[in-house]
Amino acid sequence: MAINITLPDGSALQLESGSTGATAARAIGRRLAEAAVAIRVNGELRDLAVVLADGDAVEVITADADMGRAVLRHSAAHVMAQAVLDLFPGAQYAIGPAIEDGFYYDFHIGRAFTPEDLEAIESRMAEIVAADQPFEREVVSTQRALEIFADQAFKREIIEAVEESEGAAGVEVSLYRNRGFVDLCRGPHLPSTGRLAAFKLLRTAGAYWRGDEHRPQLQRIYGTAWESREALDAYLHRLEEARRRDHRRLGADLDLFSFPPELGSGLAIWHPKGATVRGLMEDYSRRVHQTHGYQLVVSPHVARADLWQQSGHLGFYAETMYPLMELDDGDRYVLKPMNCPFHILIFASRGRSYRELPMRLFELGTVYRYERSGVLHGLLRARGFTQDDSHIFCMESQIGEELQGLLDFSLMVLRDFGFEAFEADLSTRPEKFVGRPELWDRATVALGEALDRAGLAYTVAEGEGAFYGPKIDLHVRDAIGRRWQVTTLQVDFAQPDNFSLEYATADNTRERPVMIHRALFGSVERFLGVLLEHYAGALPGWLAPVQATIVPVADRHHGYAGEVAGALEAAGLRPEVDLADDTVGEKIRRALTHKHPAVLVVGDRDVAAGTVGLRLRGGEEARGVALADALERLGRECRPPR
RNA sequence: GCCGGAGUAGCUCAGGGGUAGAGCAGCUCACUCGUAAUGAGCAGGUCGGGGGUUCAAAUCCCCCCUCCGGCUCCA
Repeated sequence: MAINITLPDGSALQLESGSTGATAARAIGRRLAEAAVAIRVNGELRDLAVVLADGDAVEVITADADMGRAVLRHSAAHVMAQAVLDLFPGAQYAIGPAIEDGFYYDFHIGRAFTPEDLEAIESRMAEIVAADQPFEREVVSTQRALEIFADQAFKREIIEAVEESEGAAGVEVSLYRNRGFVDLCRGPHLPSTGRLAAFKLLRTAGAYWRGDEHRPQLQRIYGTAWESREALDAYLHRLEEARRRDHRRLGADLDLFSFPPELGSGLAIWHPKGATVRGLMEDYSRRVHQTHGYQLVVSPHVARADLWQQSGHLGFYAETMYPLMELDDGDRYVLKPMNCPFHILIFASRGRSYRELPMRLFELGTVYRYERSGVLHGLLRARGFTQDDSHIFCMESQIGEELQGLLDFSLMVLRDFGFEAFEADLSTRPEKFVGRPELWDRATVALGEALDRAGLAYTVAEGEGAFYGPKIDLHVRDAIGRRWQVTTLQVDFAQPDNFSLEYATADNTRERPVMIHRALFGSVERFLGVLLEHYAGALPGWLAPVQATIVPVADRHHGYAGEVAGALEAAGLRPEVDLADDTVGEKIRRALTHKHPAVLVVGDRDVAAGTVGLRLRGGEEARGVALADALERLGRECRPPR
């Protein structure tokens, strides 16, 4: 008896009846069989040991494919759990999935793991890998599974959840066994532990069971696994590269900002160079908003508690707000965590006509949020930060067009700062919500259409929206492929109600406007942090705090260096003259390590000829460049995007 | 907030019961130099803060603060 299977290229392959995925891989090629870790049968990822049926569409998955790596990492998680159970008898094990770039497993051993524990676990894992134990799949009833995991409370909870979701007891679950170790698991897995070529345990962390902070905290071990030693090394190198780009380190090295403990957690002070950069970002932001239909507004940092009561913040957001300030006369004030109530008050300050809509108010508004101490992370998560915040008041009928325009505007801004790859999340109506469902649906559809028309890939986060409206989050990919959330476009059906906002229609009736919140950078601080990591500190010319260092070869060239600096300044550039008592090489090195875009060396020949030695970022170097040419060239390098 | 790790000179780090060390940065002097580190000298720290143990604490113990890695939360 023979069966026929189809391969991804459409070709057919005849195999003996009873053939497995592994057989199929071998039939296609020896090297493929060696690299194979799993197989996709009719779209479903399965073990290589799966028995194929006549007519199956089959795709062999290798270890260097994303799906293959996930299998590899999942198996690595099993091996790690096996090692932990070997070394810590009585350990409880919870869940251990593959994640981006690695895997983790959560355990309860009655204490935390130490670095020595990790080494021991890693050694034990190496032994298990060397033993090349086969992974064997087994399907059992949930009753049987509950017996097998009688002393594993977390596993029992998972099994019970399976029964519940299936609506009946007695359904089946799959297990994977390899020599003495058994885990509840959907699979698939590697054929055997010996296929784990390269792995490393990275760190431990506390993690709540089921991600719920009211439930027990488990000990999580993170690890990474790759298809080869080379791939693992490349990954570890990538981690090192990420560390090198850490904006907190760059902020100190480049003298941009600092977080002195005296100030308080999560609060930055901006040194002259850092203030220059953020000033440039803010100038750009104000400029493009003014030329794209926005009106600039300004609001104070504190406001009466009553305002925050009316906006609902004291009800829903109080935890994240700095505590109330009580004044002598009993009046209570709050430091602002958001700008929206102020913009609403501006809208409400007089009667509004449909002719004024959409009304787009923009502010670089500094807000303060009392974030939980454990979440703070440099500029990326601070307690005081400045939002490039806008609130748009429009008619229901304008939502679609407005969102489209907003998205285009957002992408223009992000591209201006050098980002090229974008991804979006569309968060839809949650179970608890305010507003009319059909309005929600229309807005959600409008958000989706805007994304489609902009050609943006997006994932729908079903039910993840805030109770007051759907939203789009935009993410950028940085130079080393990391994903950062920046822009948020949030539709709001609640605030106009809270403040009874209205406008006069063409028929002279009153209608309630819809509000859209949006921040493009997210926050100026956060966005600058992302930029620093993206550019590894080497900001584009127009954002560099110092655009050119002028290096006099000897003391007698100081005068001419000053003249050159004057010429640059007159051309609107930001030069710095290095008058230090150091060699030329040392001054060059200093300028380069400070990531300045250009170095201008001036010596005897330049003084005589009115030239400079021009060295640009990226290694381009020329001697005897006429000052006018150098100015022209620098002007080009440092021109703002608009 | 929770779990773990760490705080020694401006930065990176060594020292681990017997009155504090290096490199870089800083300052001074010499050198006046053509594209990634010139040399010498000087100065710099109640070892994060408080309490305790001890004849003696940077070192051991307790509490607090800050930072780092996660969890949860989020711009």
